[in-house]
Amino acid sequence: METPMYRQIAEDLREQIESGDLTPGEQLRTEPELKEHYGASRNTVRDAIKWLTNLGLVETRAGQGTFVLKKINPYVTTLTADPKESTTDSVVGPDEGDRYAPEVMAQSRNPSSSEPQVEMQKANAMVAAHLGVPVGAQMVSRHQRRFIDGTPWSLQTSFYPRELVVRGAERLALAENIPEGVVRYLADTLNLRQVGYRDSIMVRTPEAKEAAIFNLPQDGRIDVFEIRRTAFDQTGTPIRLTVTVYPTDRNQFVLNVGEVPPTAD
Amino acid sequence: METPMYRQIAEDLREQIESGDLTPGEQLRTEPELKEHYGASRNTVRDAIKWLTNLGLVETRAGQGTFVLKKINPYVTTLTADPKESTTDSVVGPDEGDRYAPEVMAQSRNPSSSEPQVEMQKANAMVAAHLGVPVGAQMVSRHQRRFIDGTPWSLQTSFYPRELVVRGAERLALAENIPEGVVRYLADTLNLRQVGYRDSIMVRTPEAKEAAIFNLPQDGRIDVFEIRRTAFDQTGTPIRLTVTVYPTDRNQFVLNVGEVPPTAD
DNA sequence: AACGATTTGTTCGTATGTATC
DNA sequence: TGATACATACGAACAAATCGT
Repeated sequence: METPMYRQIAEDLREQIESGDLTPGEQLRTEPELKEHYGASRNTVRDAIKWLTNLGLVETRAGQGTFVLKKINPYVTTLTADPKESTTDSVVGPDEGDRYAPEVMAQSRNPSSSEPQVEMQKANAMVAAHLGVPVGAQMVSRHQRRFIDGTPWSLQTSFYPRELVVRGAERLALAENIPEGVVRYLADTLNLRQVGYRDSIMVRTPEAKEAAIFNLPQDGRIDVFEIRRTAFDQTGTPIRLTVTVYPTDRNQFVLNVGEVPPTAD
Repeated sequence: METPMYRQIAEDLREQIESGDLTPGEQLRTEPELKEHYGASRNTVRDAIKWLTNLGLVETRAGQGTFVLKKINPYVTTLTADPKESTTDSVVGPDEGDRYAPEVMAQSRNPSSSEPQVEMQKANAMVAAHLGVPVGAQMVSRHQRRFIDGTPWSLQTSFYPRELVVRGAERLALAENIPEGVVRYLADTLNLRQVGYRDSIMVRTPEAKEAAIFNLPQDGRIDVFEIRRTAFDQTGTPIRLTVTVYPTDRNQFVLNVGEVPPTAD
């Protein structure tokens, strides 16, 4: 047996999709029809459809049928600071605090975000490694969900050493927004200036909870970006770790290095 | 029927894996054994295993069994330029040309790369949009495969307007390496200085050919990063588009903005 | 090199459940 | 409510890959 039959059927359907013979959003023939057409059993047809599903080409809906997936218009997030927005004193990422809102609106989309959920936590190994604190150190975690046009877009959790609160940044520990942004707030209250940050970008399978929030299929078909931003003050000390999770199917990222002309679009 | 049986079986196995009861690399019980243990049919057991496979937790090997996946030690690529390496004249990404080799070796790994495959091509819509040239414009494409410790790591294709060759950068069109790096070469021959670049990062399902090169499963279980770098000269004109593809399961990316202390590790 | 035992992969048939219109 | 669609589950048989003898 050279190529299994379900792969041949999948390949045939794939070509119909990629050639544009089947257009995005269009419904495929039903399983009984395909079974008839290819002279295979229904289970074999289903195996072919499952294959296409894993490739991200089609989607099945119980009671309705199988449909060619539409490509999502991705939302673009810039990871590097806008030179015009940064001073020699501080460097602020464009997607930080409430500062992401202008970029969202610039793409003709409508941003919103949940109230921050603030907790006291002990640093786990990951947080400890990024912030250079011992495992178990007391941290303030601030968690927020962001939406674009009503659909869940990102989950963000920031970790700050609790020491910052003790030293006077008390609003960090309150479950309310800091409208001017945390970077500004820390500069004003503690003279802690964020002079740079390091982002680490990776991809992983979403946890069940994340999949539920983002309305992703539970089977791990769609992955998420995890971006960890470690921010540093003027002494080179890490002051913050922000972990943000974005579904890979509707997001992309941009970074600018050196002199770069503004985007045409 | 609340939760389907195959999901319950998958959940039970998942807990065994995440609790460390089943350790990475360890073999699961065989399908007949699981069938016996859970009192389900073999097909139902197989559905459970398929679910775990999609979640990236296990891997099946024909004739051998099902195994808990080991986490791969990811390879880290820096996307921003090292300030010490950049002059006011030109900005060079750390992963460009042969310059990626030092970073690879710094992680105690052994880099190698294939001879470049050079072609004359017409610009497709994607290339045209990034470089601001008309669709169908004549381009030089230079394609290369890179390996780390012998395993395929990235596929890179750069597009240059053929005009650059006409103006004197003849080595661009030759199927041989440019050891000093293309950025340097273009600066020397045409006084074209790369003063900045823009990277765009997205994730997609690999094409069949890419999956074969990277030894990824053909079923789209593992996605790839696609990073598009548009480089600009001192007049703000795009001079190059480089598209690099990396498997998401063994790569991560880092970018530094502002003043950032060197990594401890 | 050959063979058999074991393990997963493919394909069929069938029945019933659940979602949608 | 009925008809139609996909989802779940069982049983069975053979194919193909792997490993040890």
